[in-house]
Parts: sequence; C-alpha cells; structure tokens
Amino acid sequence: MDTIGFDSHDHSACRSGGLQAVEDQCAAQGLNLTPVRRRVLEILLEEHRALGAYEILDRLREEGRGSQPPVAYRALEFLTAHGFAHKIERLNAFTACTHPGENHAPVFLICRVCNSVAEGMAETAKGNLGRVAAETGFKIERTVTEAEGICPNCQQKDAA
Amino acid sequence: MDTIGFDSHDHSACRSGGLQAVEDQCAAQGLNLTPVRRRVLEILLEEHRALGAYEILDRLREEGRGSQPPVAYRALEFLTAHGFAHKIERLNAFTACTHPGENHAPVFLICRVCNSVAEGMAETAKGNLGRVAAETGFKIERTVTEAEGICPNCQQKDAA
DNA sequence: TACTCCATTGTTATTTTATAACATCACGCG
DNA sequence: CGCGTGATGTTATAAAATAACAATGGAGTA
Repeated sequence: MDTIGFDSHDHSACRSGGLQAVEDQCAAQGLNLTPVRRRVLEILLEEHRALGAYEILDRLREEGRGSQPPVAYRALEFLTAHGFAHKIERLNAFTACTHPGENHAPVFLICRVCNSVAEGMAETAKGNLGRVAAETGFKIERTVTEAEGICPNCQQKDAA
Repeated sequence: MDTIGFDSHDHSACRSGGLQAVEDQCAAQGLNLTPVRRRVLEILLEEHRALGAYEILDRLREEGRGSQPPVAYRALEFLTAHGFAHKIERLNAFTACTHPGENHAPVFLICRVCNSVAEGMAETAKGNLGRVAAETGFKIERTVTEAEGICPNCQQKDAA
C-alpha cells in the first residue's frame, strides 16, 4: 500500500526526501528547478496539504519574491507538468506529489472534515475509467480521480 | 455498455426522455422542478455537451429570465444535488446526467479535440478509488472521475 | 569584452468562475 | 387574512486564472 497522508509520519524526512527526489530527477532530465519553482515545491512539501495558488502566493510575497498571481501559477505549471505536484480539481488546490519519479496516475482521498488529502497510485488500465475507455475506444491521456469523504482519523473522532 | 456521447443518436429522444425521467423522479420524491430548474436542465439536454454556468446564464438572459449568476448557480446546485446533472471539475462546466434515476457514480471521458463529453457508470467499490479507500479505511461519499484524451471519432480524423 | 538569444521572472490589467447578503415574490396553511 | 417558507431576483464582491508585455540575467559566441 502506498497511500500516505492520514498516518502520522516523519515529516522532515518526507520533506527533504521529496525535495531530493525532485532535484535528482531535474538533474537527470535537464529540467531547470529555479529558486521560485523550488521554493513553491518546498512550501507544498512543508504544508503537506492542498494549498490554493493564492495561499502559496502569500508565502512568496512574505519572502520578498514575486507577489503577483502569474508567479505562483507558472511555478505550479512547471511542477504539475513534470509530475512533481498535482492539482486537486475539486479543491482548486495543489499538493506535492508523494511519488515523484514514479509514473503517476494519482488518486486522491479528500477528507471533508479535516481537509487532509492522501495520494494513492492508480493503475490506469484497470478501474472504472480504464474499463469505460476501453469500451468506447477512448484514448486516455490524463486522469482526474478524486474522492471526497471522511478519513479514518475523523471517523474515530465522530464515533467518540 | 452504457456510455453514450461519442455515437450519433436520436437526440430529440434523449432530450425528451431525459426530461421525462427527471420529471417522474421529482414527482415521486416530492422535489420541486421549478421553471428555472427545468429550463436549465432542458438547455443542458439540448446542447448535450458541457456548458459553463455563464453560458447557461446567457441563455436564460436571452429568454428574459434572471440574468445574474446566482440564478444559474442555484438551478445547477439543485440539479447536481439530486443527480440530474453533474459538474465536470476539469472543465468547470456542467452536463445533464445520462442516467437519471439510477444510482450514479459517474465517470467522464473528455475529448480535448472536439470537447465532447461522454458519461459512463462506475462501480464505486471497484476501481482504483475503491481499492485505495479500502486500504486506508477512508469512507467515500462522492467521487470525481474524469479522463482527458481523444475520442474515437477524433482519432479517426487524426489518422485520415 | 560586448552582444544576442532565450528562458525566467516581474508587473499591470483583465477575464472567468463562484458566492455572500439581502430584497421580493408566491404559495400553503393555521 | 397574515405568517412562514422556499424560490427567485439583484447588488456587490470574492476567488481563481490568464493575457500581454517589460525587465532581468545567464549561456554561448563573435
């Protein structure tokens, strides 16, 4: 099982590890992980939750970097285009990818109580999308797979 | 197979049939299918594609109904809350449900060339979301499952 | 060194999408 | 009738995203 996000975990490790993995991949592929892009990724890794573009922008502004929307959106575009971050369509928000490098068809579980978001990995070919696409002859390029509900932690609190 | 949307079909039938099914269900459940709500549903059925809220609003305005955003958004809220229409998160747009009445976990295939949208039915428990949720103990309430790619028709045109 | 190219960053302005807040209307019911 | 309620209508604003263009700065080169 490779879903994380609802369990407590070594956060500094996941942060530095995530950053390292992205740095390595950028080096290997000749991608330009500029300061702004890197900083946006760090912010996402630090928060470990879904952040709106304008929340990220506020942080950049505080730090004296660009303060206008395109600065944040362009960094996010770079990160999402290369699979280092994902957009949660349901929330109009973004998260750092928890599986950088691996080929990714992400699946998100969004807790409506605590707003945490967990990322899992999908096998595109399987599942409902794959089945329907195969039936119709549709050629899938990207997928959005998100569920909203209650995470295990919040279920326990409800019961208590 | 119950995906439609990429095949030619009897459009007036799907329109009147869809409307009839919703009317029946509203009658059975005591739901208030008011003129505005009904008209928005008709517009969605007529177009048979994903429409933005403001496109719908333009139509309402032309017809002399309310011309301000909340009018459209409230009708759409009613329709989506009862499963008569769905929001395509990826497009910030709405479509009439092609399976009104049936219990619905919709799956959408979005063609990036011709912008058509096909709706299929998912078995929530199966598929990637269901698997990941089961692994983590997450309780799913709603799902967003969308794929972007190329529909069979546009693939043929590409080849030609 | 000076120059040019090009990707990145920065800024202004605007568009697109969505909602808050409150006024009005119309119908069912005591 | 008068009241409550759900629906509609309107004003105003918030939230999310992008277009267009200016400025910067490094890589490569004459």
